Amino acid sequence: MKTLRLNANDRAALLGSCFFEKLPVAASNAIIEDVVVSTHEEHDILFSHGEPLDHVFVVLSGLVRLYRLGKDGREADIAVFPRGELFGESAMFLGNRATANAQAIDTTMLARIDSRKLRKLAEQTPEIADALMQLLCRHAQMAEDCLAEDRLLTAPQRVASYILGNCPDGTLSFSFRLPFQKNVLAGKLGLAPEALSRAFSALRRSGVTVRGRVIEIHDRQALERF
Amino acid sequence: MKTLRLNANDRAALLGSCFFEKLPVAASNAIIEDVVVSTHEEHDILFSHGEPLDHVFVVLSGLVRLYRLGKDGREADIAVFPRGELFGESAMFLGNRATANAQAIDTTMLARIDSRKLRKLAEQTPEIADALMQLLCRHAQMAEDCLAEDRLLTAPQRVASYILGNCPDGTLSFSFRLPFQKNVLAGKLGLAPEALSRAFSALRRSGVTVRGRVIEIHDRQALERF
DNA sequence: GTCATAATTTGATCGAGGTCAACTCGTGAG
DNA sequence: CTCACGAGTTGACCTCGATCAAATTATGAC
Repeated sequence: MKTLRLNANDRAALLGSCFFEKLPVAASNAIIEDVVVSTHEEHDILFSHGEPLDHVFVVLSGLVRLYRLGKDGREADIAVFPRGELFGESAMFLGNRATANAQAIDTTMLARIDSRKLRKLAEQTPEIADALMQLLCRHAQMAEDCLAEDRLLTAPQRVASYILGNCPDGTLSFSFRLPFQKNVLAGKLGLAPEALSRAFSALRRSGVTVRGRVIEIHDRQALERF
Repeated sequence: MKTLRLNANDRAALLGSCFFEKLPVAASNAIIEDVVVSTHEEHDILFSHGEPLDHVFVVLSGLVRLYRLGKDGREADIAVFPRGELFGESAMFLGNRATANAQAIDTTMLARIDSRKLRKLAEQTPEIADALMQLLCRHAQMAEDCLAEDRLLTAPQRVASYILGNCPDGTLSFSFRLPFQKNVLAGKLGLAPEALSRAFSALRRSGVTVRGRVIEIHDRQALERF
């Protein structure tokens, strides 16, 4: 891991991210003031469950996986964060200890925000507090969505749901590129890679074509009914 | 559903709850000011997914279940809230629409807090914002814990984990009473009632005795190893 | 292009847990 | 006391998805 100062490019990435975009400029600048940037290789561990943690992170580029470990060493993904996402915020409110493990899935650049400082700023600036609350809510929702999907849907249905989540509302047919390896998607959906593969081939019958990372949908309706 | 004003008794229950206990008195009073109380019978629906919702709730007595519906009508529990818990807060930050269904599991009394007002107070009072953020974090953690347990543990292991979560740290043997029907516990753990029953009988071999709602643990270690 | 390696798919097998049906038990109404 | 009902348990069966092994297809290094 190498750490650097924030350059103009990173700065733009940071300010364009979902957390910052709605904040007043002054508030953003206050937060960003002494942010540092760290770079990580694929597979690098960013932090481990239970470890002291006094930053929150924003993904400037690359991809980060949040997961828990079972007693037997098996891993369960909690979330995957693409460019622009803020993560690690729960430690800030729960004793400054990581509540999960985080790993770079790819060559990744992170902005590190001092969590004590962010918390202090949130106290002084209602807009920041509000943005944080919205973020926390979104993350809670993501986890609840996952939980409900795990419990209610079969593997092909979860994959269909994921695809539809990436498909704009109006269209009937549509195509997009997976933002990561199938490997990672499998983890995110709580499936073994083999199960994901089989799910895709089950969906082929409902008009889904998979060529490498490119997914094509020919009949949105059929997918919704699945 | 009948609605009433807050009496002295309710007031005490409310102020003793986890959300309020750390707040300064002035802040609590401001929030409570025009709270109303509603009473509900077992099985009453409190709100439904997607419905407009402009209150947050505190359980004064009874029990509330938060769940999502599958396309086929099956239900997946997200959380169960006992007396003293605040819930329904995510609607406040996500367009004032319920993000799940809520049902009384028992005869239940709720305090209803106007969410617009609470949000406004949070803007003016850092302590309230902070308490809200902690609450949101805790709820996010609960969901993530559930998700990880669902993915990493078998049914008997999840039950063991639940029991251990109700068992003080030091003790070797211990006994407690389930705060609700096994039915409800099964839902909370994402199990069919039959599976819960079988899980209990699997744990019998590790020193767990079940008589009605009373659970007895004779060997904490064995349970942890399970 | 050619090879080595990693990613993905396919096949075969197995176990966890859901579902349905039957049975037991405890509890409250009368 | 007796009955009826609902909660909980047990048995039988079956489906989904995990796992292991093997085949196949990218992908990058050279």
